[in-house]
Amino acid sequence: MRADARDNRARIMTAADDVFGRSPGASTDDVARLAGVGIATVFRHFATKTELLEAVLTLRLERIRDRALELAGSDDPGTAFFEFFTQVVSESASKLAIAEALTAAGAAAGEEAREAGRGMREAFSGLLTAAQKAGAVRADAEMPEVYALLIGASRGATAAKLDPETRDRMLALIYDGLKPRG
Amino acid sequence: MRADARDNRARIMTAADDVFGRSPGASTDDVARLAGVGIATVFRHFATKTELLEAVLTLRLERIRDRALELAGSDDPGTAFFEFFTQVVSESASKLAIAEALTAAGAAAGEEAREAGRGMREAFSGLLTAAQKAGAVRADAEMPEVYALLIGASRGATAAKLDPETRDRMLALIYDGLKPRG
DNA sequence: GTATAAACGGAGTGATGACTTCGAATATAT
DNA sequence: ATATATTCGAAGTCATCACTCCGTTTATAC
Repeated sequence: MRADARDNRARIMTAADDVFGRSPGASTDDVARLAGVGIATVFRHFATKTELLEAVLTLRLERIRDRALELAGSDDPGTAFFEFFTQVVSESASKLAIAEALTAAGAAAGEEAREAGRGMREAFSGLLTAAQKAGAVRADAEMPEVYALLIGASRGATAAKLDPETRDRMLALIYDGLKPRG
Repeated sequence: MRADARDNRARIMTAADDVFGRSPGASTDDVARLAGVGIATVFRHFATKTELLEAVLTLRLERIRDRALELAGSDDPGTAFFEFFTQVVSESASKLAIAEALTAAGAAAGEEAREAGRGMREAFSGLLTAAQKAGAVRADAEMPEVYALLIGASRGATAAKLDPETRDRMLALIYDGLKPRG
């Protein structure tokens, strides 16, 4: 692959991440314009708009998964779990599309993105069970509902455009529900 | 207003509520077809698609507000609060779809819908303070974060397509965080 | 430096969907 | 029953967007 082609591909990905992050309904032309390339170039690298969206989504999911895996090495599983949770939520609040990305991952996404979503959930599940073994999270909370909480908190924070203080107060309420009964 | 016109208007509203509740991206033609009227009739009653969406959204918000006001009369404020919360979350799927359609249509909610939303929030706030006075909800939880939880739970349940059991388990976690510390 | 294969951009194309127009149909007043 | 004012629906218009074609440019191998 020629050097300029690789450059352009990277620029398109970055632009798409930015544009679709701001408004999911944006057009392919918008992406091309921001990337500073012609529209044909976008379609040469990504055969369809869906393919482009999937590539961006996959990248985001993998980034989140990597952070989870990184935190999994921590020697304080409780802190690791809550820190990850908080980080995902606050990132989604600033970057409007992350919540939608999470949804799309579970729902009708292509194989690549679905795989990335699976990896992310697995990493999160690992954090959860470790935190439970350490006694930081109640043992009767299971993955499906805890994951639902994560998505819900993310989407809620984004949709309601919460300021950081309110967001933290909301998270504090959620965490109190997740901690073992005193 | 002629009788057939009023009839059609009602049929269009019902059809729109149904169609947009199912898929936010639906076209005006879809609505007309389900309502059994021509497309021009839809536009005669609602000048733009946005206007139609707003009418439907407003109706839904008012219905929720009425439910809250109804429960406000209860002599068990704690139960009333949690029952309302649960009900909103389980019914949220279609309401959110409509709200999403509205934002997708470009226009943020217009004055009418915004007013309905305000009324709904006020009614919810009343339920909350009553439940707190009755000792069923911790006193240090304030409206913004509790409302954020409501939105988050709704959006999360919808986005993750939770089955009822998981949804209830998620709500149980949230409610544990909202109850006074044991 | 030149050849050539690869990549580029911008002007199309076709489909879709919001909205309009206008002649046909129908409810109500007389 | 008839007049007429109002409503109806099907066939348009126009803008937008995903995607393609093709002549031009540019990186790299020799």
